Amino acid sequence: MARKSASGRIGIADVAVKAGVSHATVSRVMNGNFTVDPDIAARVRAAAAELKYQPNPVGRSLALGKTDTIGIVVPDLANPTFQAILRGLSRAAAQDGYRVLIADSFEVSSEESILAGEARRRCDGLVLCAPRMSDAELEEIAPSLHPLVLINRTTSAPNVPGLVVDYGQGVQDIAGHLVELGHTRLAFLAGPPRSASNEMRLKGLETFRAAHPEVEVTMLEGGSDFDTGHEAVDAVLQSGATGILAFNDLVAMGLMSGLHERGLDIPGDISVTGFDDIPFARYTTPALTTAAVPITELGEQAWHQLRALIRKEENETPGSRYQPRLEVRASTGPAKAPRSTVHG
Amino acid sequence: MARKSASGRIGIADVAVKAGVSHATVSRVMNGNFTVDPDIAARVRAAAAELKYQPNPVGRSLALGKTDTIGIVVPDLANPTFQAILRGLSRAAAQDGYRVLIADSFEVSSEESILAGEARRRCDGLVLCAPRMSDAELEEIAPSLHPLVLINRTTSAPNVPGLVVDYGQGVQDIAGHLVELGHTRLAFLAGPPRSASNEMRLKGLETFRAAHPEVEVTMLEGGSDFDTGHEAVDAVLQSGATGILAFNDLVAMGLMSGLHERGLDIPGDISVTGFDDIPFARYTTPALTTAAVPITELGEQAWHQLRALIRKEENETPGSRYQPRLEVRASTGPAKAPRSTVHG
DNA sequence: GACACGTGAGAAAACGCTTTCTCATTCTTT
DNA sequence: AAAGAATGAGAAAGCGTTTTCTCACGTGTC
Repeated sequence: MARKSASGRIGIADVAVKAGVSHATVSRVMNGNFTVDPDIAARVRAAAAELKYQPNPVGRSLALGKTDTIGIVVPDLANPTFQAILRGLSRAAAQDGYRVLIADSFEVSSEESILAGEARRRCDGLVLCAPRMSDAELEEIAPSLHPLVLINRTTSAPNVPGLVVDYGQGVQDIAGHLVELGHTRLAFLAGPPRSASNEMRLKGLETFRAAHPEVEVTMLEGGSDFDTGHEAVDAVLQSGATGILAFNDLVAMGLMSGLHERGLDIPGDISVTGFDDIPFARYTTPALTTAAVPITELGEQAWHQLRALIRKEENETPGSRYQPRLEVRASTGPAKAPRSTVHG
Repeated sequence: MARKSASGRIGIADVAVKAGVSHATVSRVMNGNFTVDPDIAARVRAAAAELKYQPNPVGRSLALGKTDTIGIVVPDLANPTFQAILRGLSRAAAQDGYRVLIADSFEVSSEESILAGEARRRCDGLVLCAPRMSDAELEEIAPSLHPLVLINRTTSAPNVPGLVVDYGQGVQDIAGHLVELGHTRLAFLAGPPRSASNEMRLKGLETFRAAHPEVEVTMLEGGSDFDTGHEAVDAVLQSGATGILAFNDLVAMGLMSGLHERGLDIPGDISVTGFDDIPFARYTTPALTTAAVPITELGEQAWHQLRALIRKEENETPGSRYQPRLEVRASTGPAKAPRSTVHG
């Protein structure tokens, strides 16, 4: 009879009893070890099937020293970028039989390293998206998190590949596109101050400024979401710029929404660009000119790098750099005759 | 000296040696058991801190019979609805110290029950979003998945709460709104054929039809994403309807995009409605009239229900029903003089 | 027909932790 | 001052697997 073990769940012991063999033999059969007599193996399999036995993964994990699970730490699960990374990661990992444990830090970066540590201990490896964590802290915790893959960051700790999007090049491409359209007054609606990707954008803009001294580039404070863009309308108009580089698509959409409310025409009066090319970018009105980042692929690659690390293929952990692709849509157009600043 | 255990990681044994006590005592201290002499406890804590000891969660899980992790099965991580559920679930669970393991079934419903079983075995409970799974299959696997919470479904298996959005009422509200605006010819752009939530919508429309025999309601085949909506333009126009109920916001956005391309004015020529009120719905042009579903809250409630089950508070597992709230925006307007069908 | 050898399965250890059981010590109590 | 109660820590038994170790049995060889 299906004798339940104490826990109430069917365990390897129950199968062993039913098949009249030892635990060890059941384990061997379940793991495809061929040093078992075919007759006995069949008996074991029959018993397992009849009892609907399913090995307990926790026991397995303890014995094998691996969990077949990886973790991902994201600062905000509501952000389409991290959703896309998660999606790519999850899909790729699933193909190799791995699952994904998520840890949302909700932007509280003080908790990030603790969270990362906890997640890591439950998993075989970790993907870390922590754009606001200081370099020092990152470098300090990185070794204890190995195998570890970084998104949009790098660190000097050894064997920690970083998958980074070349945001610097991306903003230069966008700025160049606006200049080609005749814009000479641009404004950058910046992202969160400490964000690593924001700093890359700023560096890119510096390079751009150096190459185009004739173009005026105003820096405006911002953030990373809809509301940020929406609230920035006044600042944008006051800047007198005719070409606006928003930190990302979300901000751009918020900004466009605000500009529409003011009765302005895009791109007639003002051109707006985003960054990321989230799925909705092509469906805004007007469709948003942006820099497309192969973000789902990034998640996929994160898994491949992590897998190499888990398998101890330590030969190469190069990290990689992704080039955004300029996606020209309807939100950018020729500059009108230069507008003057709203006041002064 | 920090004697490494065989595995290379610092274990309870290392701390025990360093503090000159037994494993048991270290465990007691780490778990806040107060039957330990304060001096010894301090010594243990010091040793643990110096060694940076962190208990291995797998060992802990095995001993305690719980993982402090819950699983969620979703059919498609790219769908904003499931992203929102995941977000609400993750946040609520995190507040109680639980983590979330995700299992994306990628719409292959044949794998869903296996996936669910695997996820469940690694976790203390499961949230299942499986809109296309047959009732029979669901009922069969439900007991083995307990503690289990269902999203947008119910089952007759005992103690399986289902959190369901009243899509039927929602479409009736939307249809009613369109009729008030003077529309007499409506079309429903349906969702995936076997989807549970689609069926709820269809039922709601039946009720509506019965109450409004004067209104013509055309049923059109569809799906659940952008492209579905975009591709449905011809069918929609051929139907001659002036008020379109799209399966959800995504479909509505795709449809609006397609209608714009045809040069039609929304809502001047045709009114379009969505469902769900995803974050982007208010930023489309025109802003989308839709039925708002408190979907993040649904994820949150899923955790609360699951938590009650995990804690064996089996007193009540009621499930709950959520009423969508009609959100009238700019994509719906008064019906023009009845249009005739494009052909015939 | 004995001896080495290979094969296959059980016993037991290991994984890292929690917790019960047990016992030595100290504190009460009369 | 002696007996009983209370306290605190170590030994050991789990939790459910995998895997090494060990040994019995059957086969092949000379």
